Amino acid sequence: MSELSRVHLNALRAAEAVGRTGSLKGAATEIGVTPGAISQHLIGLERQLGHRIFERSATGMLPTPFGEKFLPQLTEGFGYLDQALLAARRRDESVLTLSVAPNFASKWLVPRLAQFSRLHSDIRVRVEATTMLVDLDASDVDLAIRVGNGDYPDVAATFLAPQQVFPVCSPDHAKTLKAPADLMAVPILRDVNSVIPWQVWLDQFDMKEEDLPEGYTFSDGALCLEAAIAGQGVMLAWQFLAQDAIAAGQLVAPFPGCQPTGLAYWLLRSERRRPNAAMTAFSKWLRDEVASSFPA
Amino acid sequence: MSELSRVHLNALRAAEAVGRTGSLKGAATEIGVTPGAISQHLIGLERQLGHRIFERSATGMLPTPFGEKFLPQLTEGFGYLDQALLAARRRDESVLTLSVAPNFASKWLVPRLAQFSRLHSDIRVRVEATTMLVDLDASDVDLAIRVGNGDYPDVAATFLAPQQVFPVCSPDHAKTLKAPADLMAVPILRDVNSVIPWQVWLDQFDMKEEDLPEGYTFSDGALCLEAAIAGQGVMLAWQFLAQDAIAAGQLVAPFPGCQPTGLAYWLLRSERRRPNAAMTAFSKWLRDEVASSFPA
DNA sequence: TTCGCTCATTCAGTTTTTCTATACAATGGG
DNA sequence: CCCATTGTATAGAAAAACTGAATGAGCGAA
Repeated sequence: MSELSRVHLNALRAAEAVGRTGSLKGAATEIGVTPGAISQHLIGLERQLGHRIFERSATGMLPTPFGEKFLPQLTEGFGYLDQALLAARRRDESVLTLSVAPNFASKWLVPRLAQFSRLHSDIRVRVEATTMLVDLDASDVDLAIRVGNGDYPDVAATFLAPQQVFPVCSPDHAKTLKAPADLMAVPILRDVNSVIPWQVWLDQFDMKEEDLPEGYTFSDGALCLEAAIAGQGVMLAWQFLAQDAIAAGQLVAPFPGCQPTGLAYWLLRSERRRPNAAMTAFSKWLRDEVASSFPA
Repeated sequence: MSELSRVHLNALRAAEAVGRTGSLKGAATEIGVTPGAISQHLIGLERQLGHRIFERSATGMLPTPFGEKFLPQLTEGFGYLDQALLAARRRDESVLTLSVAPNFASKWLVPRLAQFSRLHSDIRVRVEATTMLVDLDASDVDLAIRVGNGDYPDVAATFLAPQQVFPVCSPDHAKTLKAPADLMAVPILRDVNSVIPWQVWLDQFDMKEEDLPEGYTFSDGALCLEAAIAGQGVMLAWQFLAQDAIAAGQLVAPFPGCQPTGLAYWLLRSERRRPNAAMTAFSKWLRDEVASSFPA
């Protein structure tokens, strides 16, 4: 591709458009600049090539014999590029790509997706479970669900629900837990990677995290949850993680009330892309689902 | 070609080069910029397309599934453009294109070209006889021969000979011309388009152009020459125009001595193009030919 | 593991390119 | 003959591209 370095690509494009439309004005309109700009490109290109490409006349630009051979090749080449871009732009509207945290996906979203698919059988959903928030502009993710403080620059964020935490354990364990102070007597399940320390919940009872007993430590909230279900201790859970296990009777929340963490769940989409039908449908379904899960 | 307006062509080229070389550094080297520049192009392009094209790793850039489909099309498209430029650049080295004034061509150059062709039978010469000096960078003219003061910006100019003027007439007429004052008694042939007035030659004899007799007026020096040969008067000729007619005995210069016009003949070529073998051969032949025509 | 290496990315500042706006020149049709 | 249209020239403004240095992330060897 060495030859390409010797000319300006935009000048090639200008020449191609002039050749096809037959005039500077036509090319200028197509490319979206003034005829003067096209003229300059053309003159520069002819100088760099050492060939006249067009014969000038008052009625328009007529290709020289050299131009006759040169221009069709440009048209061919730019045609390929245009096709490539066309294909790239044509997203598959029937596929909705979601980016969510792995635990949110497995413990809350995926069990409910079947219902969404019943309502919208034409939309194929693809879930990308990743820890990091992807770049909604650069990736092909349509929507993301994330926990945060709502400060997402250049992203359209819709509030879903406040994040709240509360202890959960197996029904057996719950029998021994009448008051928060009883936590001192049971194994505590800890998630080392959690951003929410027990202290957030303990504060309301003037308790200290250091005073809590030992217990198992896991690298992941889902593992904590499994341990809690298995009756191995008490974990600090949040609503989306524990909701289904509680509904199924596998877990109970021994103490009433939830503690807000100050963070919230947000539905995110690119500010620069217009939502398509699938995105709109999912947004609506999700908000309804959240609302019925956690009535205000 | 509407899609092409939505992205930067240079970014496409950067992506193509990265896809082919597998790394920013490789692409940067090929295009001749820093890796940082390529990186920025790539990020911008991915944002504009809404697709990741490459998976980043410490070892290099690996195309995503989307990139796998996208990049080959770019390579194809740019390949066409590169081919077009390659063909454009490959001038036909066996053809030497000269741009000269029509009279210089017909009266001096063309009669001598046969000799050049005998010496260089592999070089096909094409003579473009035009009045205007063409743009040596933009046209496919290899060499030009022009009269001027040597001030040719951005052009490599080689001095050939000073331009000199002198009266010529048929041998019959010459018999009546013993001294410059005798001009007052013969018809004067004038070239209305000539840039060299009679006055230039008359000055040395303190004569005035207005005092010269009437005679025929022509729109071209070659027509004057024909009239002079036909014995219709005296014309103010210059060496390249009259040389062959004088050598053939058709014309004579009744007065000894030539008058410099202040201008000269120059061999011109583009400063930006390296001369090829044909150009070099012609330059040498031309200078020899001029030297033997007008020994210093 | 820790160091050193190679990558890619980011950022601010600068250079280069590109574009616009305007005036001008040439041409051909009404 | 005039007028509309088209290409060209130029200067200044806007946008893009590029650099160079700092940063961070992954990999392999000591």
